[in-house]
Amino acid sequence: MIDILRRLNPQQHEAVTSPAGQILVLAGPGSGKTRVLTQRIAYLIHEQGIKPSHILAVTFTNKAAREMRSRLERMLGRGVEALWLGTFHALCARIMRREADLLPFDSNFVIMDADDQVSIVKGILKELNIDDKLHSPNSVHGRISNAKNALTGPNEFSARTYREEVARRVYERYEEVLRANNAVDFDDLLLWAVRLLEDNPAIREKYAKQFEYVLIDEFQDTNQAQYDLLKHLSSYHHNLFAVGDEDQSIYRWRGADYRNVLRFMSDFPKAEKLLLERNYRSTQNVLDAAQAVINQNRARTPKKLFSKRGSGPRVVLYDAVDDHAEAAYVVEDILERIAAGEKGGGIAIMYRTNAQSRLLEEAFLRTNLPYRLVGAQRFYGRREVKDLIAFLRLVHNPYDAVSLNRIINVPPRGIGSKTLIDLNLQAQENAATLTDILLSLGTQGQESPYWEPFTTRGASVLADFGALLVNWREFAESSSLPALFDRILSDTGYKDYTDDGTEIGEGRWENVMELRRLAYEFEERGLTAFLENVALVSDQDTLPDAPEAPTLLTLHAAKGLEFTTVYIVGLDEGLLPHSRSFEDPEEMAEERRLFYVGITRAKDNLILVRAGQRSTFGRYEYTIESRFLEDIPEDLLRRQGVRLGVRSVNPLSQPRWSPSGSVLEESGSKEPAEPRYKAGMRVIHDTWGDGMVVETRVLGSDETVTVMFETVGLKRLAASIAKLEIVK
DNA sequence: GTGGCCCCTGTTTTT
DNA sequence: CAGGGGCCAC
Repeated sequence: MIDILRRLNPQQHEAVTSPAGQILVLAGPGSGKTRVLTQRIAYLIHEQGIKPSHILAVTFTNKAAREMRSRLERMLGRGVEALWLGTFHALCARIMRREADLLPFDSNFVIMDADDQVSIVKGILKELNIDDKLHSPNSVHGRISNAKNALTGPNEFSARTYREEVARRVYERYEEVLRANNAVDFDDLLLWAVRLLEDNPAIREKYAKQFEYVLIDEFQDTNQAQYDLLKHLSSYHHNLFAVGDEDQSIYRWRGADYRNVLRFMSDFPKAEKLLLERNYRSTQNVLDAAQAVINQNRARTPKKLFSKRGSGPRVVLYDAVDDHAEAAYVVEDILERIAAGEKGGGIAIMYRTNAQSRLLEEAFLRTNLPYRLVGAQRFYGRREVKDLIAFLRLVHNPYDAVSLNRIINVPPRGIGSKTLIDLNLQAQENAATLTDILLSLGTQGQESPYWEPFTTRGASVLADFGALLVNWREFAESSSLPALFDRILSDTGYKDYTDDGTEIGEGRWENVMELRRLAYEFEERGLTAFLENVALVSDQDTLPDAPEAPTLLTLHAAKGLEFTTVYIVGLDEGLLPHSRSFEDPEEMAEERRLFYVGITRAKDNLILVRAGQRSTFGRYEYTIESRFLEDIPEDLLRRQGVRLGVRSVNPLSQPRWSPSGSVLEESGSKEPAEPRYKAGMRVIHDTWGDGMVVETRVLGSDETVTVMFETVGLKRLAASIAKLEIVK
């Protein structure tokens, strides 16, 4: 085994070897915080003789947990299976399955994914006769989720407005539905774990006694429930080691509160605070740019990032004509880098929204350059994948009505809306669940008390499906997961259903086969583990360890990673910062942190890219340069690309794709226009309604008008295209 | 009961 | 532009 403390700088060394107690390590990007965490665990086990089973370490992603475990095993030269290491959600699920006796569900509960959660809310809105236009399922669910993360139950839910009252009523019912389905949602994993520990002192003590040392990574992104969990789990030995960086807190919308970092110090007055400022990752230019961006935020612990890697190349700022040119530029630039010997695997392209990946993917496909897209959603969100998972979930937990509803008529087996209404009616009249009726029909057929009320046809199709379910459940008792998977495929004729011979159909079937491969991986661990894994995978978890090809990922997914070359695209107002953050300074500060996280992923090269116009909803609109770019000192930058003034032609008729922006020659020759608008003027736009002119500029033969609209915020328009009516 | 067509709406981020 | 829901014809 290698020397654990080798190659640590004095600050890192101090953190790794800190004595027992509460330690807060504030670590800038690239300062080796994951390393500190890993080595501290190794130190505790090897030097302090702590049993691995007495250590609890919480990471942000499953992937981070996996990597940490294998690194530890390499360092210590032995397995550390007993070490409690994983994400909050995975650890909570583990504790809850063990202690299910004390909870209002069985130990084989299912975990509802985001889609399931919203569709449950949607169903409840319908049931309660609430207009889902006024109260969108998404926003109602968001309120419920926020409440849960703040440990607020439906009874304590404040309902001062009608909107909140609606949310409260849905919340109440939502909980009933989950219980009836023997299900929990993501937030429940945390919520019920906290309740379990709070309501059962003996259980709390059991775990708190076990965990002599508790360690947590990415502490700035913990929410109330997670914070409480940490306090409970460390309430006996009081050894809590937290590592984090306020500047990298990017999950506020999920209830995370970077002020937990401050709370830590006030809750544990004897806590020791350590700072890691030496950056081992980036060049000084990258760090200076990052620093310039983040310094605009208040309420943070000032840190001075420094690097000994030299200043490095300047940050490139590329101004593309439009979003197609943006993607084309990025891919061409990457081709050049690769031709010059750079490794594709060290390159990443980051963006604010997933939708932005599409044009980039298309550009990659055109050049035949391979790429990697990070995103679990891409696979697990597929209809065919969700279908198969629903079958498996139903076998695992037949009371999972969400899954049942999903696949009761998939592939079509004659159970249409009429039969479903009858089925629901029967369930209601007999105070039974749909599953009870199906299983009864499936085992007893015509002898079943439920046979009579249905039409003959209805009863028989339901009985057939019930019989399938019964058989699968029996089969699952004695057979392996892959066998069950194949049995379901053949019993349902799923291949014929998905694979219609078209390319798309084949793609769908390939996805099914990919899931099947995954099922094989879980042959030993079984169905429960498989489903839990499927429910808890994150986007980051899908990132290959050593990708050969450039990686496309969201800024959120980039947290904790590093690349030689980083492109951040879409540096336009409305995208980064996202328009949803315009009204709330807290949200704006978070957008800034998100940008900061992106910048600090870069080791050597940072390329910032924006597009002068961009299609949203299929329509082209002019964009305004991101406000964050103004914060980066000019002497760190190298500006490239085409500054698009304004063209007097319809942007829709422009060529879509052009190599490095040779398009723009056409302005200039026409005579300048007279300005018609001026700042302060009130105007009306066909689509966006009332607005006020903020700025106007004459460029070439046209005039660019920047207008603040009441409905959609800032827009930049070409006067010749947008019909702006002036209000006196 | 199913499948196809048309209209509408809506884009953050994800454990 | 695209995915979902509603409506209509078989």
